[in-house]
Amino acid sequence: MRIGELSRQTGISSATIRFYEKEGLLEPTMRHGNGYREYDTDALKHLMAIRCAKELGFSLEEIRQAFGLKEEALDKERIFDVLDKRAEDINSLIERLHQQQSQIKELKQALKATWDAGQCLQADEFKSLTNPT
Amino acid sequence: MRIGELSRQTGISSATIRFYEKEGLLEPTMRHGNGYREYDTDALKHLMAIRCAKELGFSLEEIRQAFGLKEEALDKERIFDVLDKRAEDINSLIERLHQQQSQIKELKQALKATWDAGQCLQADEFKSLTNPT
DNA sequence: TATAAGTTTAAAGTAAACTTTAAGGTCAAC
DNA sequence: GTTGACCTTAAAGTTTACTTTAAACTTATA
Repeated sequence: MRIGELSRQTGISSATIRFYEKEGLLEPTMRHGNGYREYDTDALKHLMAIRCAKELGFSLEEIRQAFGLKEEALDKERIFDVLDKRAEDINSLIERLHQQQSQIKELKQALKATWDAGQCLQADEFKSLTNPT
Repeated sequence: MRIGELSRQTGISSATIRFYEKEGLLEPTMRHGNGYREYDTDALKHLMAIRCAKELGFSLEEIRQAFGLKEEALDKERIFDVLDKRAEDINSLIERLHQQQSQIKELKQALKATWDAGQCLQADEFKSLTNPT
């Protein structure tokens, strides 16, 4: 598919997709003779993963490091390093996401307790139960 | 405590705390005669709740609406909805990341087999490696 | 053939969330 | 009484992440 179709299917503007490419986050599968970008379904999934991570508050820099593109020499020794580093990055990302899940769960419980007690929610009650100081 | 102490205890700069105040996110408990801001432990907890929400990817505008100072409806249902959606998004990203981990593992094994057979790594094999779906 | 819809690039513009700068006032200690 | 660490404000500057603009090229349809 071309950039317009990819834009339609993801809800991300063509300009933004080109911007992501400039920032090293994703590349078209190929270029047509006329210079048009061509994308396959892998690129579509990749772009959706980027959007997902972005919605969760990750910066483009963090996303680029976790699953962006990189020009690397086709060097046997370095390829395993790249793979291992990617696996490591994904692990720390997963760990951070699990922490966020716990935080959300705790926030919900704190909220529910307040609600059930028929009280007015105070902002400081949000964190006081999850992070005693 | 004054702004410097609050800054030290939260790791948020005095300039940022003043910025948050200007944006309607938090206010000092009182002002001294000399104009200095004075904060109590409630303000400290409030600021930590703001930081917590920020780490979860909420914008200052969302935070201001949820527990800012300007009197807006503190809609608990809406906060629950937002938290639930975020938890869902995090789950789908975690799932995606686990798939990437499996793929990396498979690719490593496949590549090792290729190298053990004394073959050369082809460019497209590397591309699928650096561009996981 | 020309009109429209889609694509290309580089570059300028925008909004959010700070961060820094400038010019000064406060206050305990030496 | 001056040094230095603290505080004040307004305003300008910075970074991130786009968004818009401008000028031009491609291709299908009328």
